Amino acid sequence: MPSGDLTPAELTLLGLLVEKPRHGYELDEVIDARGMREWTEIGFSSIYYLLARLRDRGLIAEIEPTGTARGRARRVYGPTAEGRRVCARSAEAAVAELRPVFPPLLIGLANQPVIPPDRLQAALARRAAALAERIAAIAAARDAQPDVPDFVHAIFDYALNQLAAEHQWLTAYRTKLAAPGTAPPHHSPAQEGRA
Amino acid sequence: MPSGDLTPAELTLLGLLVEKPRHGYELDEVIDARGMREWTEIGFSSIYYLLARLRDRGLIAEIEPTGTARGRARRVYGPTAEGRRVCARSAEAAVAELRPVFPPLLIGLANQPVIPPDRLQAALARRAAALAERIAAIAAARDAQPDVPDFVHAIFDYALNQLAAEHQWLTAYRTKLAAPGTAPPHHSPAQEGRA
DNA sequence: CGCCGATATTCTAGTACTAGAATAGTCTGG
DNA sequence: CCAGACTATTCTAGTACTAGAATATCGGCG
Repeated sequence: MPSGDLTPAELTLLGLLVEKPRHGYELDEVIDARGMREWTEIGFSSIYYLLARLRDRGLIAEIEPTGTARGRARRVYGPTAEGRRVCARSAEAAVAELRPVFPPLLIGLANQPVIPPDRLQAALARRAAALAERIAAIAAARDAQPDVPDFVHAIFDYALNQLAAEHQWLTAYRTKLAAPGTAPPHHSPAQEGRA
Repeated sequence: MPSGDLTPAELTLLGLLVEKPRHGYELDEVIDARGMREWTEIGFSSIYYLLARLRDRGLIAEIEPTGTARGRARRVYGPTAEGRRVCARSAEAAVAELRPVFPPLLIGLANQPVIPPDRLQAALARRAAALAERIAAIAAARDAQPDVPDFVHAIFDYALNQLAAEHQWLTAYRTKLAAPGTAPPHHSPAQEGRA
């Protein structure tokens, strides 16, 4: 990780702080409230860790706690001038940069021959079902977002688009596998390395 | 990582070894030769590390080096019976399991307001260009694969499908952003946390 | 022989991340 | 004024992964 660049997780938090200064716990709540767990890999346990890193890099700074805290005192962070600059630059780069696609599905597909054909069919069927379910869930979530800026819909739309495309591909592939002449090869257990 | 499950990287290597026993260096070559860097995250420096892990878990075992090696002696690994079982089970799971989609693009999109509108447009344009280029490259790679089993094409087709869908979405989104009434909000620098 | 280039593996020293437990303060009810 | 619930942060002890340098071995060539 070149030190000049932000990881996706760092950019997410920094962006949230540019929007409005917040404290760690609150970040976790916002991430949940906006359904961001769908497009973000941030777990609760990393938030403070990431915050510390951003702070050490001088991209965010602690702000004097305003008003009375309920419960333990909070550390409220806001972006520094440098933080704002880096956030804008990184967001721009994230939008432009293309990354390889490697979902586990591809790895599974690459290992088709070791899966008994009927089990492969079943697994693909389960995937299709999960996909349909998820598409419905995201579509619902998109319309249920109450107080988020409009452009957030674009994110849901993107996810929906990718999922829908996968569903199409899956359907076509399942049909192809089911076709008579096209039985895929299947490796039955053969020789093995000495234990 | 629950110890019963393989990471995508581990599954990839294990699958290659189930196909045919190989040594570390050879794995690297095969991954390259098949264009697997597109759908795999395995760097050269992790191969021996992963191999050691698989070996320690009893999924692969060293096989007596056959014939004469050129250069330093090789350690050739093949799958154990357990390894074959786990490979099949994991491949099946990988095919069925749906994972959240979170490419950096989404994070960038979530931070749209901090990007000056003209730069956002430019970044999206660069993405579109990169996408077109990549689609062409993968299409070419798919047809250029010489000695790989047929089902490998399915993998390229999947990648192509996702990329094409993204391209469509991108085009639509760019048009929408360019439309007159739809100027996105843009946060200009405001107050900042104390340095 | 002694060195080079190719092949192949191992080692060193990190970075990034994570789960979950521990801690700390503040508020409420009894 | 103390027990417990709630809010919030920090600490501990790991796992997974990576880059790149170091090492080992063989064959060939001058």
